[in-house]
Amino acid sequence: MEDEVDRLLRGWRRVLPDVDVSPLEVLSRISRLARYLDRQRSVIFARHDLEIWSFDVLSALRRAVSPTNLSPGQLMAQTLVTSGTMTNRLDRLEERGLVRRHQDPVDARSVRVQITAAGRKCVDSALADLVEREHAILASLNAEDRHVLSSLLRRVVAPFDE
Amino acid sequence: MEDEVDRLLRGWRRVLPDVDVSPLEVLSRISRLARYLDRQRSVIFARHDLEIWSFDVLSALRRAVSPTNLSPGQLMAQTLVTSGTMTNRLDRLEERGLVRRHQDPVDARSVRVQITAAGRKCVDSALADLVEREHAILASLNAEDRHVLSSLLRRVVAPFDE
DNA sequence: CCGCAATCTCTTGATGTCAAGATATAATGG
DNA sequence: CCATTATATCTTGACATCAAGAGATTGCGG
Repeated sequence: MEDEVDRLLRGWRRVLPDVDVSPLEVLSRISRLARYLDRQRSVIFARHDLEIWSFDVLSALRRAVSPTNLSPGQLMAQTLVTSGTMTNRLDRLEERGLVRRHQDPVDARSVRVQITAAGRKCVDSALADLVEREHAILASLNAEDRHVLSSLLRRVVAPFDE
Repeated sequence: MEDEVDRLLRGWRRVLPDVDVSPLEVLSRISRLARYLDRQRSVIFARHDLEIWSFDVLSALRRAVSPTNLSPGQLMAQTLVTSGTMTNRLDRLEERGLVRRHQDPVDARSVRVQITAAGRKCVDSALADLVEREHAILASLNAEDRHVLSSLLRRVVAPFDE
């Protein structure tokens, strides 16, 4: 079976035969697959009135150990966005009543973001829908394939996660 | 070794133990890695005065069989963007003298986009730099690991590529 | 040969994101 | 105790992207 990346590599090897493009064998597939996954997620989340970015924020809050223990800065670190972006996201989520901002009791510079009951309900149903769809995407791989795949990916990702 | 996705899954399993989040084991790593790769590419391409999107367009043209045989529509299909985006991209690349637009000789609705000598030089040096960096990113995997990884990825991606 | 749907590119308006800077508070060192 | 540096969030301006639609051309069916 041949995919777009096979065609892409054949193209490069024809016009630039001296360049070793083999890393693209792995990394172009990663990028392309991520793009397709984003599209799938957009469709799934739209059914719950969420965007990818709102799910990202709500799910980080949902997983937090303490229900009111995440600051905008911690959310920035987890979601890999800048401060301006996070301010904008929290403004919109707060307007919709999915999160609330409180003053931090010990540091007046900081803020505590809390997910509301409505936010929990929203993100929980979206997650259930998401994993069901993603399970289907991996249907062609058996349990061992999936384990091998995730282990190899972990080794590549880990250095970036520090 | 533990990465961010391991922590993420532990979080979900604590707050929602009834949901089978195992697909995220693979697919969250894909998405996170793609994000890191985009950042790496931004840095690499900046050294050649390119953005990720300009590299995408120029490399599609560079790999094209005939040097003047790609239309904006074909570029849209290869780069997965909309028509408005491609118009904008081609405008900017044309301003910088990296591509040229010609009328299609047989279809007056259509346009032929041609990469210039400057565009070729630019994209060729950026590619060499890119694959060198990406080779380093995969350094922890031996040849067989990389082959296993790319084969598994191909099986997951292929359905999306049709 | 003609009308109408399909195709191709470009335009428009809205949006999410980032980089850089502003503002306010905390912590550190003399 | 004060000055300096670091931290945390928000503001601003610019930009790439998309969705929807406009304008022009092609080609198919009658």
